[in-house]
Amino acid sequence: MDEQELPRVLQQLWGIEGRSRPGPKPAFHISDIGRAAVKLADAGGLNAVSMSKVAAELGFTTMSLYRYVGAKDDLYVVMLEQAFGEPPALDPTKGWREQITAWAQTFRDGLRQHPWILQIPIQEPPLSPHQLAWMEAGLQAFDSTPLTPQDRLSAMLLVNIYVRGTAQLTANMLTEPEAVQVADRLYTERLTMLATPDRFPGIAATLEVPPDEGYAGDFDAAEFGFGLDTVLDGIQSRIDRLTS
Amino acid sequence: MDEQELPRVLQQLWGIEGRSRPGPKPAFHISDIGRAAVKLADAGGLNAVSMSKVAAELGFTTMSLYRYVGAKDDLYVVMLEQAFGEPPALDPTKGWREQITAWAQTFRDGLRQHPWILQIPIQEPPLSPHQLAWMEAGLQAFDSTPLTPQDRLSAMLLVNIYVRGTAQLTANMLTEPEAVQVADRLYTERLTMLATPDRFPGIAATLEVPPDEGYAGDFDAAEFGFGLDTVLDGIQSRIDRLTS
DNA sequence: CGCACACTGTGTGCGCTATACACAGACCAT
DNA sequence: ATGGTCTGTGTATAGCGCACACAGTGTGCG
Repeated sequence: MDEQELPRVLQQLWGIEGRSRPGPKPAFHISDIGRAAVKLADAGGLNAVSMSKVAAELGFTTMSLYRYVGAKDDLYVVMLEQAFGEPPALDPTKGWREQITAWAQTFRDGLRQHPWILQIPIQEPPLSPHQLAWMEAGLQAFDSTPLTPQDRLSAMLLVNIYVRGTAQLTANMLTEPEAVQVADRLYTERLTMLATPDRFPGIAATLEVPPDEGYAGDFDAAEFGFGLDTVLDGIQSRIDRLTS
Repeated sequence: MDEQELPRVLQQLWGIEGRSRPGPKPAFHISDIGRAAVKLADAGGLNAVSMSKVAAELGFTTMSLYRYVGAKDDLYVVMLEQAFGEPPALDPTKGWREQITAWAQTFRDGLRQHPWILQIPIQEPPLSPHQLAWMEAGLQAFDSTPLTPQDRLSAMLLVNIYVRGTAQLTANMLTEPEAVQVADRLYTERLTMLATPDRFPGIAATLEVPPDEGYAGDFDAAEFGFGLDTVLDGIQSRIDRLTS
């Protein structure tokens, strides 16, 4: 009930401003910090983001940031809020499957654009505006289904987890496709060397099938859709069990 | 082909020892470092693990560790190897579903015992012995299915991702169950406050159903199994499509 | 209207981190 | 025996998050 309980960062993100108070006006908004931090992270990964670098980007001193965020973790919250942006607008006339697929695709695109998101240690469940908006959008994809609210939550989380998980497999934070190819070939070579058929027959079988394309390492769009379909098939069968 | 290409840490983990050389004998093995680091991480989370603390735990100086691991990332590799241990022995006479469920359960137990695993930034695909053994065990669960090796890999990865993802939701690295309960109640309160039914009807619906049990926050065993079944249903339907 | 005080951004400094580098001693192949 | 190489150590550096004290700013209240 008590709104004061909300951490200050969340208050600011939700626009619950304490009205005019004595003292100098803040020189910028918390979202400016987020923008600068995201810019740095996009360019150089998450460890290119430090309080001093973000401050320098804004033209301020390091310590001034602490007037806006209580700690580094708060900065991460703001960065996530900034990076995610608004969720896609889903077409409620389409089927649930098409809607959640679009949602998942957009989510995936976001993670590819900001791979550092996956490096952020998750400390708390999401409470910021855009994060909740994404949750809401994902839940609404199931509006036309007979699933209970809890089932919808589980289904949405399942898709969420899938997207994050596959992105994590692919995100070596190597943005140049050449580097990815080299890393993949190197990995296949080493795996071939170590996973001998006698001790690791299953892995070896995976390796030997297409001798030249090999383990396609990079989890490309087709593979992503294929796995997603498997997940959605599972949700479908749960729906089927309800309607029968 | 060239075994020398393997990073030194992996060479040591695989027991590919360089034969006897001049100079003093190493005082300990790389696995001792792993053991000490895991002990620290279990006690105080991943940021309780630093080179100096691990060294102190072993009774050596900080810099001595760098004779064994090239950098901090190598330490993570050793820690993972140590923490995972041998995969469970699966009963090949059971069905694939039962086998992969047991695999997933053991994996989940491991993550609950070592929550810091989820905080380790994944830089490279797995190549260490235990990691490959876990992969192999997961693949072999599908031995009795008509799935292709690539499909088995996808299915195993899917289950792997699911376990990791759900563990991440639950792992606030709060080990005391009381703290988890408090955090959950606080989260539900805040969510109720912020996710108003007009703007977030889907989320609100999730919250209002069991007014006293609420969003059960903690992803308990039953919920885990329920979601896992959904994933397995998806795999099952892929199998069905092959056999029809 | 003016003053008090809360709030702003700044500067200094501490303890910690990873790790580069030089060095003294230990040991094995020769 | 001895040369060369590996061991663990000591010292040093650049960077990090953040605590704290401070000077100035501007608003609400008297």
